[in-house]
Amino acid sequence: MAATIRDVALKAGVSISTVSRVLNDTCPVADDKRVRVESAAKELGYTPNPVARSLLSSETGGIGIILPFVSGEFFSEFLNGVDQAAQEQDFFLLISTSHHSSEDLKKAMASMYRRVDGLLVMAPHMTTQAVEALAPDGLPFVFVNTEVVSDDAFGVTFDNYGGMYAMTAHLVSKGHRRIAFITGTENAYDARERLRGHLQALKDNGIAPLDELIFKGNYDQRAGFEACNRVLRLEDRPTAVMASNDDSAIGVLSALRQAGLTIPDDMAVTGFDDVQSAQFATPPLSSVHVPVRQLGTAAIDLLVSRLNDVQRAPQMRTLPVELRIRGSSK
Amino acid sequence: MAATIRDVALKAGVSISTVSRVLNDTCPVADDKRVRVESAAKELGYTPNPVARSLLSSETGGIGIILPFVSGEFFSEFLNGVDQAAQEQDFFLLISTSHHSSEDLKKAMASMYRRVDGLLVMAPHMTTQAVEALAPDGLPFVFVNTEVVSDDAFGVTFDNYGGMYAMTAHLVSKGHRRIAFITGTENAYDARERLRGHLQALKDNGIAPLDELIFKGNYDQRAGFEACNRVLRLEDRPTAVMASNDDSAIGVLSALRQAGLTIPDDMAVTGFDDVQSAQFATPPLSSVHVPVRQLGTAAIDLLVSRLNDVQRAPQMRTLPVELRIRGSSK
DNA sequence: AAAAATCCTGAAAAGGTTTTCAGATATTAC
DNA sequence: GTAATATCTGAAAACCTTTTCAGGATTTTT
Repeated sequence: MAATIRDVALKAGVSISTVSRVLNDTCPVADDKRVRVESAAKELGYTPNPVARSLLSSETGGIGIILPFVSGEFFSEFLNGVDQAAQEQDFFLLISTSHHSSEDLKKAMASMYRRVDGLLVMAPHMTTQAVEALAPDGLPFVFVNTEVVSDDAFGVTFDNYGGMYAMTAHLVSKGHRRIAFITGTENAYDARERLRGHLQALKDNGIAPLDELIFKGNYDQRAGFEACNRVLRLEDRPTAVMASNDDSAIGVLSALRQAGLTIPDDMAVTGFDDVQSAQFATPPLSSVHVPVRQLGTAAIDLLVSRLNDVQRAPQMRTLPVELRIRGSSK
Repeated sequence: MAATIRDVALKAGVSISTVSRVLNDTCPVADDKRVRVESAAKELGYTPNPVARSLLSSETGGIGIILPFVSGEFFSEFLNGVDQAAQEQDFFLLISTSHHSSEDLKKAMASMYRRVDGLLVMAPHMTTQAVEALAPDGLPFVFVNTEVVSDDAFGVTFDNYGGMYAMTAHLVSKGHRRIAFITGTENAYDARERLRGHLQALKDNGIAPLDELIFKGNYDQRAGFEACNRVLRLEDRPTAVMASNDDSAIGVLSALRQAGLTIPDDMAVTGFDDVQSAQFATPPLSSVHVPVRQLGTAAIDLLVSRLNDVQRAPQMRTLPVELRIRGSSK
């Protein structure tokens, strides 16, 4: 059995209060007792039981992360940022993924209740309000990449709309007029925003958006591949395909190459996210660079600052994105 | 403040013991009290405090996952499997990544002590014994993809050696004699095993391994790209490049294409892992399929069975891999 | 030298649950 | 009708800390 504070007290010949005081350095203690306690603790290999601690303080030192799913490079990179920031701030991380229905989400949040001090939630299929309604109360939130409807939410997101707007404008400036667009996951906030940016850019450039040029996707490579094959069956073939993320775009590249088309001459292609694969695609993929890792660190930092200061004013932060034009759309 | 068991007892007009008995269905309770307790609990929205529970039982319902780093599709997929299995078994997940030094690892394990019931450790740079030596005792382990030295370890791995052996044999059977090999992360268990499989297959086919054909990599795309450029500077150019994983192989494809070579005619290329990107590379990448998701579920299942049965005999499980030959090496 | 202040220390309560123990009530057996 | 059993219930201990409270010892002030 692991040593308890009582064992240390016994060995050092002092009361448990004194042990606690020495270990937490919370009150002055006579030097001789201090050293006796310290050596006793060391000899016994004593570590305070975090469970007992948090029963008393009702703080846990943990942060929960709730994600809709994890796939591809985007999430690895995001988790990287989250974990780094959490370690720096001395929080441990609980993680739970694959929440699509609000039932799932509710269950996940309930299972984290009192095991964490706060929650990082990515719920692209819901609004911040809807999520908060499901949560056990008193649990502070920070939202990532989630639609905000109230004005008192904490969150970090990035400029989905502006990024796709800029990329569309780029293609138009290269002379493209007939542009196919492959959407992301249906009903997802970021996917909607990206589509909205695209459509607005078309309009602002005097191009009428056409339904027949919008193709359903779901952010993965296979979906991009299949959607692109549908694009190629159009009578009047577009000169460019915009995918809603890099994974889809890689599927698009694959389909185009199989069809014997050259990129970007026969067809320009663009992605979104700028994961590492975009740079090493053939040809290198034009994409919208998203600071994914920073998205993770910023979210943790915001949550921690909220935990440390209950008065902290709500903040919605939108990280800027950046066009990275490469060979696939030159 | 959230309701406690005392509030429920008060409201139902019974003792807290009775409430506990009703909620855990642990002893017979008179029907009238039972319904009173149930409705009181419901009205107050009572949920037992898991902290208080685990202080008493010293069980947490949690599993810790310790990873060296997370990057690329491999880890997303692995986490997917882990999370799914954990949810099915009603465990929550603590995660901690980026542990390279044993100091890091020790700290991570210490911070999980008593917050989890068991640990899933992926430590390709260490042996199972070395990890166990750093751990607070009494914490059950399951190792993933880690070198085993003792015969009482629990773990799941996959056939790194055999996969690369088979892939090398495949290339030899296609007539390749001069094959460049790009290694994975230095000193990592899986990287060493893959190299070993490659070298053994060469020997078994009467080909002498050459040092000049082994190039240092680290599993990422850029490393593959750069290593491939070094390959291309060889006077006597190889006819094939084997990368230690798919990410590196994608970097290789990119470098070869930039150099104007056609694949597989000028140069065959192979990967390892068979992540989704392998299928959608151009040309589609020959790879060794690893059941990554299953790796995650198998590890959790093994750990849970160990937690449920202290007598459980140690088990090292090696999942089979499978050659997937595609256009890059035909 | 007495009073006041300072410093250190231990006992005990608190946090929320589960479980043991023993008591009370109701039921069965003779 | 009494004794023995079965059934249900509550009080209290236990899990391991931190923190409050009050007491004792020492030092400082007058």
